[in-house]
Amino acid sequence: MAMPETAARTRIQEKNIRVILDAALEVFSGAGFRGATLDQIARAASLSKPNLLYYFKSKEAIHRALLSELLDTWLAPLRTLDSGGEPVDEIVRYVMRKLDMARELPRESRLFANEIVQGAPHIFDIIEGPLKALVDEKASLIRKWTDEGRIAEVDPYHLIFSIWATTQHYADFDAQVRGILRPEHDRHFDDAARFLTHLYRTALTPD
Amino acid sequence: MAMPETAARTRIQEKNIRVILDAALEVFSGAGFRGATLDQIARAASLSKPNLLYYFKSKEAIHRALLSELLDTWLAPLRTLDSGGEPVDEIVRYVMRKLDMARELPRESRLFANEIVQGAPHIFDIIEGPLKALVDEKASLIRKWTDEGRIAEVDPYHLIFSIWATTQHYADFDAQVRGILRPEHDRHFDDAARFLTHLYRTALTPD
DNA sequence: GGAGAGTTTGACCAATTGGTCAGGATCACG
DNA sequence: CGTGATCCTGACCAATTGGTCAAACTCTCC
Repeated sequence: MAMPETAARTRIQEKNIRVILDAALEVFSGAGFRGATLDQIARAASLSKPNLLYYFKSKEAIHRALLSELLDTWLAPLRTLDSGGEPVDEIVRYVMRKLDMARELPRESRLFANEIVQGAPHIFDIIEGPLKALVDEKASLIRKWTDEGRIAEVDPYHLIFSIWATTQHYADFDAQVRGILRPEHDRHFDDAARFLTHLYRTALTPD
Repeated sequence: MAMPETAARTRIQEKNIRVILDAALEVFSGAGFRGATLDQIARAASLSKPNLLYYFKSKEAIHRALLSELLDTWLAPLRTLDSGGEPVDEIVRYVMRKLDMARELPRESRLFANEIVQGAPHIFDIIEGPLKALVDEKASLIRKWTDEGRIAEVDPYHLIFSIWATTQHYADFDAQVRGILRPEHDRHFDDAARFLTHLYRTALTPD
């Protein structure tokens, strides 16, 4: 009845699990957990609903698998923030990487946005745990840079929040951005890159 | 059967409509349109479900009434951006007003955030219409300031987007902010104000 | 204090939703 | 090529959901 939990995966399992998670990303990111239905996911995956439930035992299980599959990808840019190199350049490079992700993985961004806006019911433990640990670590690094006078004196936590906010905005609030910047809707990522580079470079360069 | 559409409102209508919209704000902002149920709203309003539908003829009607009631409040700060006064101060003041709103009206912020993240299905016409018009107007004002050399050369649209993003972040992604800044969770708005003041003041002050 | 407007409710309904199940189809492999 | 494991489906189910309706209750105002 249910999929066997043996170690190795069949070719068919490999393919269908991938198809299901991609369909789930499409649907969950556009409607949130509660707004998404198994029928929608099944249709997007071109599978029958009972067949979905053969691979994942519940809607929650699909959601959980999706989030945990994407978490590493999503946090990778922050992990690469490194103590080597010029601090201002390092931070601006991080901003650019995050902006690239908003352009290339908007569904992933909206998946997390939906989850957090609604109180992060399924991932609050991740936020309080591994995410907080990672942010604490990088905040210390930034604090060291401010203490050494290599970047302007700013609160490292709020710096990180502002970078998340400004970059993910282009994925999460895409509908609003497009509604306002109607005509040339593809160059606007370049304009955003220029603006954010100026914003952070001038604000972080020590006097 | 349905509430009479006479011009004047009864004392009872006045009160119950207010109670319903407040309950709806609570529920919609926490769960999004699709995630919210009439039962939840009815419970939050301490009314029976059929009684809700006596005052509003559908779930959509409640949502619509709520959005249109809140729209003016929500856009008020941008409207006050004025050509009088020192440009940098004027923009920083706008940032502070938006940050105050994120602190004092987080439910309203999340209501719009939920709506936009999911593609703005109910308000896309407002975004393309009145909102775009207002933003275009204020973008012209900012452009004038950059042309006159009174603030640094930045793209006015992306400046506005970044202000929305950084300030609303504290309401919309509150769950994440709280998860990461665990201990002193009330002073963090002051820290945010200090950070954002520095960010925009240094980035906008002309060389 | 009574009549008509305005308000509230319990019972009900059809559609949707997440999930189950028995059995049939298909695949891998000796 | 057959047999056991894997894969897939139609039929079904209970719970939830948005919404209706007739009847009862309550308020207002003459």
